[in-house]
Amino acid sequence: MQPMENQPAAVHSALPPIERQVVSFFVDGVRVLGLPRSIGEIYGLLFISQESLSLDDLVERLQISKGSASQGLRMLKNLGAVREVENSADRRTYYQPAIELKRLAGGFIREQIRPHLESGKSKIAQLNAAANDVEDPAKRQFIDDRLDRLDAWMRSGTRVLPILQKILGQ
Amino acid sequence: MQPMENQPAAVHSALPPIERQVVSFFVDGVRVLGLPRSIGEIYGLLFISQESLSLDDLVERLQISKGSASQGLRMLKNLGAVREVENSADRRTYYQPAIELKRLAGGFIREQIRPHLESGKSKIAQLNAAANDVEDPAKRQFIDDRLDRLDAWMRSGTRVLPILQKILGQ
DNA sequence: GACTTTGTTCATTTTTGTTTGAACAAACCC
DNA sequence: GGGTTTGTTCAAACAAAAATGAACAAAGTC
Repeated sequence: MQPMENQPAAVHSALPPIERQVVSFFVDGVRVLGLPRSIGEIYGLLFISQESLSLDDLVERLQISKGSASQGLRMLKNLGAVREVENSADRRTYYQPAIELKRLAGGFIREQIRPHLESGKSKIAQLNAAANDVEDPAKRQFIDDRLDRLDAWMRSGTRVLPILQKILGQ
Repeated sequence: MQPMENQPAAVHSALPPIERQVVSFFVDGVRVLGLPRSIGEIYGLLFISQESLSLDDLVERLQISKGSASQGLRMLKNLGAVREVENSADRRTYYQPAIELKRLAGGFIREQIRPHLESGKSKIAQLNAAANDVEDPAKRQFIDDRLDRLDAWMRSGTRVLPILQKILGQ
């Protein structure tokens, strides 16, 4: 048997059960949205923590690297899902979660959905240009029909976003 | 110089430009939805093809494996995004794309979104049970608040789906 | 009933995306 | 100015997801 080592202050401090379950809830949630696991872990822990947490708190409690925490927090800030809190007693930055669904959905739509809709529209424009080179009139007709349909899809998508935000903002 | 080989019928037949661009459009599209690239390739080629295509057609034109084509078609069938067409002259199965946005959105919501909302609700139920073990009344209060909020999010999500489908079905 | 065609399954390989951690920068402190 | 604390960046390691293709099953053909 090995001699007992003196323990360096809770190296493995596991997250308490509630916290663990909420984190896992958000990890699953963000996967559906196509975001990395660490985003769910960080947001989840902030969501269920009464006090704001610093980057170091997140690293320690979630057992993730500083790199992940830093990148994750940046993305969450860009999404408007967390906000920074200055703490006069301490030069660390502390973070709080945005908890209004409206805000979260708005950020996601702005950062993740709108850019794709935009680039989709410009690709359709390119396609319409390329369709001019099609010789066979029947094929040309068919392609134009399909491109029109794509365009209608995009317009539906654009139309639906503000309505979505409105409904989620209640 | 090598003797000329007799060419085995278009081994590398690249997709024509329009087809290529449409496929790439859908590859990007499905990535946003968190679906595999092959799904976008297959659906994209069907979408822009005037005739129905068989599994072998897809393998040959997209240069993907039979395995990918088979699995991709299965998922697309589950999503209601393609339908099978029997061809009397031939014992292969041929496929056509569903092109109404309503149908596509409906399938995606049913297969990909609803199941997650359901499992989310059941996880919240578990969390509410676990919250009973929290001793500290202030903490208990806080956790209950947050769980209530999660529940409200889920209800908003459930509420928004039929409205989404309605708007996209126009 | 042997042979061919069509399509599926699933263990392995490949690709893609995420996390890590060491190096660095910035700001503060004494 | 040297030392410390806080946070960022990015190349490399790693993990997760997707694609491949060989083996197989089912059904048809002669």
